[in-house]
Amino acid sequence: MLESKKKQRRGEVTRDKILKTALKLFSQKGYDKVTVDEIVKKTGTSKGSFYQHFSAKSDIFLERFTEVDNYYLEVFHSFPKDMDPFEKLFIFTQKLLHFLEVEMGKDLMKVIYSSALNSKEHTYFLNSNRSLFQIIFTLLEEANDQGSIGTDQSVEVISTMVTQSLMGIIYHWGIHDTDQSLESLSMPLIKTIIKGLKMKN
Amino acid sequence: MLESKKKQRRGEVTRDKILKTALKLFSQKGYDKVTVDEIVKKTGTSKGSFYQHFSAKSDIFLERFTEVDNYYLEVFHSFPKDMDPFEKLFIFTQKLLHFLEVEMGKDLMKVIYSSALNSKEHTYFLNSNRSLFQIIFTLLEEANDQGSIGTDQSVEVISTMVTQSLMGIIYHWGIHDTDQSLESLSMPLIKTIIKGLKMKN
DNA sequence: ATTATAAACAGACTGCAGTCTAGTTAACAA
DNA sequence: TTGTTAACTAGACTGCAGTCTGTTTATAAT
Repeated sequence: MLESKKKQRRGEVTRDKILKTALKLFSQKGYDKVTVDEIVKKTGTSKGSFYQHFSAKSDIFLERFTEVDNYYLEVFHSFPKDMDPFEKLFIFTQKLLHFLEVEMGKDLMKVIYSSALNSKEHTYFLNSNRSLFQIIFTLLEEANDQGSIGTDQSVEVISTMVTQSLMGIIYHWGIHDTDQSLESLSMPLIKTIIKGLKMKN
Repeated sequence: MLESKKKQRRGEVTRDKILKTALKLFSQKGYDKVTVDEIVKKTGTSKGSFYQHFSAKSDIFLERFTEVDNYYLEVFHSFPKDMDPFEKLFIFTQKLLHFLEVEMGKDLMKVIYSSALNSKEHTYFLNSNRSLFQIIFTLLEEANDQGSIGTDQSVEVISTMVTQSLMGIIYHWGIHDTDQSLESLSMPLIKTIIKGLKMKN
């Protein structure tokens, strides 16, 4: 591919090889059946290199998770101006959950959710949540401006509610063995909340 | 203490010493600052004993978590017959969350939530969820029988929604550093869901 | 050219949860 | 009593993530 950039840090190549190899192995055998030693051996590198480029084994999943942000924004911007904000919110959550299930997969999501509980830095997941939070916030603010929200809670508080729900839906799906899609598992709750929010008094 | 029971398996004593010591250490230094080796050393026992009585380090927390079930039932049975089912549900969730925060603590809850994601056996948490689910189910069934539920979803599905929400609230609280109580963090969502459930159409 | 410096890399090493093997003790059975 | 069995205990060992201590290589500075 178009190289000859300028310096072409050789490290990027290594990093990339590790990433690709690891992801392939994870998808073949499952995250915790793969060891870092196996990854570096298959890649022809070393632990030193691995930890030069990633700060933990789970970082590789965190890396993939990066795509989520772009997807969020893409969906967010795809809505027609005049669409009902609650409909936007509903569709947004459905697409989001579909994306997480199909593109990320349960194994990855479990690792993300688990590492957020265990590490104290887990920069990425929390950041990502922050940007998710902001999109939700924006949508709800819009709904609020149109007077569609029948409660006196702040938009901030309502956004938190929606975030909590999404996390609960994903977590619940993560710990249960089920064939139902994440989307279909989420619908009742999301719909109920939206109903509850619309309701006056 | 009144011994001289009959056989008094000596193992029970060891198990108990380990449990007490471990819990004390956990509360002093935090779960992951304490090693199993430290526990057994302080207890004057051995790894062999530890794993004879517990199948993992996190089992010690799982053990404490057992109390939750009793508390669930206690609260559940404490309600006057004629109380509104939704009010029961609301109070139930609030007491439950209060209990988890105050009696169990965030450290413990994080371990529980994390180990449910990682192990494949985690018998207890899922069991406990099942009994939580059943209480919720019973309350919602009661509401449904009284015609207070304005949706055509099955009680099963609605119970799942409530469970998802509770998990989301707890998980969200687990990964965020906040001074707000779990109860107060939960209120908006729980109230909104109840509102959404009551609403006709 | 020569040296300085910092990224990239190698792999030995550490820390810790959990396993395994072998030994000990307590109960009961013959 | 002696043998049998099974719970209990000990602690050495394994597996694996993550660290540490170099060594190599590229680039920039003199």
